[in-house]
Order: sequence, then C-alpha cells, then structure tokens
Amino acid sequence: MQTKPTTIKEIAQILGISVSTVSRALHDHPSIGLTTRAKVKKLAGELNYEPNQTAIFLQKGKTLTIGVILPELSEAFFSSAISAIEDTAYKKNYTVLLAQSHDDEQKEKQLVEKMKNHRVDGLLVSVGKNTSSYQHFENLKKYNIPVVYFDRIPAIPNIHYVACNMEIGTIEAVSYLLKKGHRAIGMINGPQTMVATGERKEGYIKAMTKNRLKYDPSLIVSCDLTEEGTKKALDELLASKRKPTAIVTFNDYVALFAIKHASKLNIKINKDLEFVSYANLPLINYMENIPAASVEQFPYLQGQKATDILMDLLHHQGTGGNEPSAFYKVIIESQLVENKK
Amino acid sequence: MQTKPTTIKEIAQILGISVSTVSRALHDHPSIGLTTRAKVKKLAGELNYEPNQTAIFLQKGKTLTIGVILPELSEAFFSSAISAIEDTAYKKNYTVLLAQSHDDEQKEKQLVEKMKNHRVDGLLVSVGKNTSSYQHFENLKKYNIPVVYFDRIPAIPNIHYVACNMEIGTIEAVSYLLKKGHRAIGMINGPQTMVATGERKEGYIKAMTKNRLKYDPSLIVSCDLTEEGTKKALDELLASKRKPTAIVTFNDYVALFAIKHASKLNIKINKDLEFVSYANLPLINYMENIPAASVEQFPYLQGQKATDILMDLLHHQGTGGNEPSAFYKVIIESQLVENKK
DNA sequence: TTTAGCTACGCAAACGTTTGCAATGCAGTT
DNA sequence: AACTGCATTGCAAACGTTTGCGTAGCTAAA
Repeated sequence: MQTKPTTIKEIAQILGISVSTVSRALHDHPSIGLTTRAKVKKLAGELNYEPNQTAIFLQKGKTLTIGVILPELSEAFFSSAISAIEDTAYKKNYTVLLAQSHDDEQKEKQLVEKMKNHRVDGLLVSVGKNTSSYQHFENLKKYNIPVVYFDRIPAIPNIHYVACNMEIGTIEAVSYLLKKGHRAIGMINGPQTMVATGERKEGYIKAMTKNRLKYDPSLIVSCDLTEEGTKKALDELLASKRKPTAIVTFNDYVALFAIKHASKLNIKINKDLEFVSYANLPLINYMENIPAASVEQFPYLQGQKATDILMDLLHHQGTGGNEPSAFYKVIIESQLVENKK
Repeated sequence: MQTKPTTIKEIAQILGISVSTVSRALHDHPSIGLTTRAKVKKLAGELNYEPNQTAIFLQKGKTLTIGVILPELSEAFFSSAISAIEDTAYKKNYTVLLAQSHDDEQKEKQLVEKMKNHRVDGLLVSVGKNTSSYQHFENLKKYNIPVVYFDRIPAIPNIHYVACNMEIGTIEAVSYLLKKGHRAIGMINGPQTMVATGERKEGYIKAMTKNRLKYDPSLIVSCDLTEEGTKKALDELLASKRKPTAIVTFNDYVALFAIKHASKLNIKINKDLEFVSYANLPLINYMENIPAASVEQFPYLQGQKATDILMDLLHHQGTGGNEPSAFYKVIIESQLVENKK
C-alpha cells in the first residue's frame, strides 16, 4: 500500500510532454498554453502531486527554513519567544529548525555547524550565558547566512539584534515604589557578570537621583538567582540599617523565592514589604502572593520582531551583496505592568 | 568577502581526481588508497569543506529531520516535552522541525502537508483538542512517514503512541488522602468531553471502592478549567452536604485557582482543606501555597520515549516494509509525588 | 606467458526540480 | 513568397551528492 510520492517527471510522461512544461504549468508561467496548464494541474491534483522540497532546496540554494538556537526551551521566557517565532515564520511560509544549547558554548558551536549544513536561510539566536567567543556566529557571514540575535545578545559590533532595555523599566519600577511612599527600596540583583544586572542597577540609581534621593549602595545586593542565594540576599537586606519597605527583584523566580521566604518570616507581602519584579513567568496570574508590579520584557514581541527582521534581511539580500552597512538594533523598552490580583 | 561553500567537485578538480573518489575518500571507503584519502581530507580541511546536506537529503531521500506538531509551544507541559524531544533527537543526530497548531484542526492539516513536503523522516504529534479527523495523519502511512503520538493521542487503532495513564495516579492520589484520614474527598474534574476526565473519575471511584468506601457522586464536579469555573466548582463542593476536607483538582492551574479562592475564604490550605493535583507546572516549586502532592505526568519522559520510538521506527523500516503489524503503545504510569515545600 | 585476483580509481546515472536558450509552428505583414 | 513576431513547447544544464559498475595497472599463481 506504499506510495512513492508523485514526481513532475511522471506527470510529464503520462501527458507526453516535457518536465519543463509541467514545471512551468504548475507555476502558472505565462508561456504555457491555458489548455496544457489546465491538463497538468488536473492530473497533478488527481495524482496528489506535492513538490519535493528537498529537490527545490538544492536547486534554489534556499530552504525556506530558519534556524533557532536558544539556551533552554523549557524556560517560560524562551518558550514564549519560540512560540512567537514559529507563528511569525509560519505566516511567511518559513519553517523553524529548533535547537537548544543548554548554555553550553561547545554545543552551541556544533549547532551552528549543523544549521549551516542544513542550509538554513537565516538564524535566530539567543546566546548562552557562558558563551565567550562569537566567532562561530561571525563565520556565517561568509556564507551569507544572516543572524539576528535576541534577548541575550553578544557585546560585539555590527550585528542585528532585538533586545529589551531594562533601564527604563527599572526606573519605572523604582518610581512606582517611590510614588507609593517607599523611601527605603531594596534591590535583589543578579550576578555581576550579566549585562542585565548592570542595566538594572543603572536604572535604580537614575530613578533615585532623578527624585533627588541619595543612593544607598547597601540596598542593592547581588544574588546567584538560586533559592538559597535569594534567601541570603533577602536576609541581608532585612538586616541592613535602613530596612527596606519595598524590594525590586531580578526576576520572577527570585521574587517568588523571596516572597516565599518573607512569608515564612511572617512578613505581609505587599503590605509590610512590597515587591516589584521582572516578568519571566506568565504564571503569576495563578498565584496568590505575587509582586505588586512587574517589568514586562515582552518575549513574544521580541521573538516576533527578531523574526520580522530576519525575514526582511532574507528578502533584501537578493543582490547577494556584501556585509550590510546598516544594522537593525531594535530596543524594546521594558515596561512596568501592575499585576492584577 | 563572500564565500561560496566548498563543494566536493572543487576538491576533485584541484586534486585532479574524480568526484566519486573524493566522496569515498571522505567516507573512508576502503577502496580508496591511503595516500589519496589523506590528501583529500587534508584539502577538505583546509578549504573548510562541509557537505551540503540538501544535496544529501535529495540523494538519500532521508533528511535526518523529524517534525514535531503540538498545540501550544508556550505551555509548560509542551515546552518541557519539546525540550526532551530536541535533546533526544540531537543525540541521534536528528534535527527538529517545529510547528504549533494552536489547537486549530485546519492549521494542523496544513502543517502535516508542510512537514511532508519538507520530507521529514518522521513525525511526533500531540493532537489539537478540537481535532476530529485524523485522516491527515493517516495519509502519511502511504508515504512511509512514521508517526508517533504523545500525550494527546487520537482514539484510533493501529498507531504508535506514548501517553500517561491518569488512573493509577488518581488512585494513588485518593489513597494518599484517605491514608491521611480524609473521608470526604472532593474532585474538581475537567470537562466531560476529555478522555482525561474519565480516567480521573475512574481512578477516584476505584480508590474508594478498593477501600470499601462508598462513592458519593456529589463530590465530583466538572469545571471548564477557567478561573471562574473553578471558583464555582469549589463553592459547589464547599456547599455540599458532606463538605470535603480534601480536594483533587484536574490540573495545577485549577489547583492554583482553587487555592487562591479558598485562601480568600480564609481557609487554611492543606490544613482545613488539603489539595492534590496533577502536575502541569514546574513552577509550584516557587510558590508558597501549593497542593500537598501532585500526580506527575512526566512530560520530559514522554517526549523522550516518543522520540526513542520514532528513532527505532526510522531505523527498522529499512526494509521499506508495509504497515507494521505491531504498534508501540507505551503507557507511562502517572505517579503521585509529594511536593516539598 | 597467460590468467586470475587484487587495489585503486573513474564514469555516469540518479535524486526532483528550475530555467536559459533554443526550436517549432503559425498568423500576420510586406 | 519571404520575413517578422509571437505563442508554445522541448532540450539540457545545473544544484551537490552517492553509488553500481567498469577498468586500468599490478602482483602472484599456474
């Protein structure tokens, strides 16, 4: 009962015409007579003809496929982004080749090779947090495979990217708390190595100085983003001379850890101690004790924009031109969102 | 600065030998002399030769690619599953072509076509909840493209699948509560239309009768899985004659809704009212008030098993045989896991 | 010296398309 | 009658591989 897919050749043979005619007929090439065109299409329909994409890929040197490499598929942020990427690519008739690096630079390199061999037309990347060299991505330029980075972008020039600037959102977050009357505002920040950590700190300081308040360094503590680390960080803040009445946390995970810990200490969440966080999780809607507000990073939007950019690159490189002189640098401003409870 | 990828042909020309020799040399074919083999490999290395997979795909009729169609990438369950799929496929040198149906049967059909045209070697599917006909999947048999279903499987014979049986887990869940002394155990179940709803109910009843307790139908209520629906369901249960002291909820979302609502009613979670749920969310680790236990459905494991099966199918169909006479039907037993808090 | 049997390589077809460049037939124009 | 021009169609190369089969050259056995 096994059927080999119908080929253009078979159609040609049955109809007693040449393959080229069939090919053109199916593509509505104007130089093919209407009657033949109709005949071909009819038979193609009957035989359930479907073009063999692998052949077309080879012939055209294009695959209508984009590769996506990101650190962790199961993280809420990325699964939301990949969802957007797939949606957007689908609309443009592109398909998504997916791979996760698990934040392993070595694997990331291999994946890039694999993607290249698969002849993806372009690549969407969120780099691993340990990745130190970006040569494997840069190499793709030689092959005219455009790369668009998103969210986790490398600190190198001449790249296309879309990212979310945390500074504005942080300023909003701190201002929000100030407006609510808080004066001692703590921050549980991320590890010093991450760019995002710096942006948050900057935002915090700017918000304070903008409001003519002095910045107390002891109110910003680092943490390694684990539950233990968060607990320690919170304890540290609570023990500080100016005990904070509100805290900005690096992300939702940290917020939840902190909230959990604070609850155990019989601190009333968002009354005795107000929380504001950065949204990684869509799930806070389901929870009881959540940050009063979150800085939204728009993973879906980031994925969408990045894909749009890649599509644009793909459709305007027809000239086979060299390295472009202009680069997309899309910054999505983070935005404070009050959480409905 | 643009480089066209090196081809086997160029290597052949430079070395003054034929393409077939180069090809064989690169594959360590024994009929090629050691010296030529070395020469070829050396040059290939210098020229940074990478085989063009699209050509190989065409030639071999295999793409080393598996398609994955699932309803929602951004749902925790599926993102965990896809993570497993990618990991497992990667180990076997396969690549993942990803698409989401958004529970839209029409789109699902189109995706199957697309996957077929891309000549994926096999397909992994979790069907949409509205999908009523499975013809689009069945058609793939004709083309010898194996399909393995997981989690959401269609109710048709002669298919490979891996799914999670909720009955055992439910029995464990109810027994767990019984052992803890509860006698009035409520259940907030899903809509009657879903298979999973039936399995849960069966499990509940079996657990009761096994313990020689009579089954009170008023303690099982349906709900549409929304927050509103859950509230209503909980109110209904709390108003029932035998007010339950414990509740089994259809999934974590429902559990969280219910817990939230109960908290507002000043009910002490897991003291006045104990919860047991089914795990869809890895995030309950981050929360404060969570079900005392959850029935784990092992999304990662399901994805892994499904991929393994597909790989097996792919490697044993070499005979080009007809429809197999045996089908993989892997049931993962759900399992009660006590949630550490 | 013939012959068999290797070793080491090349030829060419095949995979299923697309597409530049003819080539054919025919109508209309001079 | 010769020519131009157009509407249709076919030929064949090309995309980059793999692989069955053929064939040189050589060694060793008869």
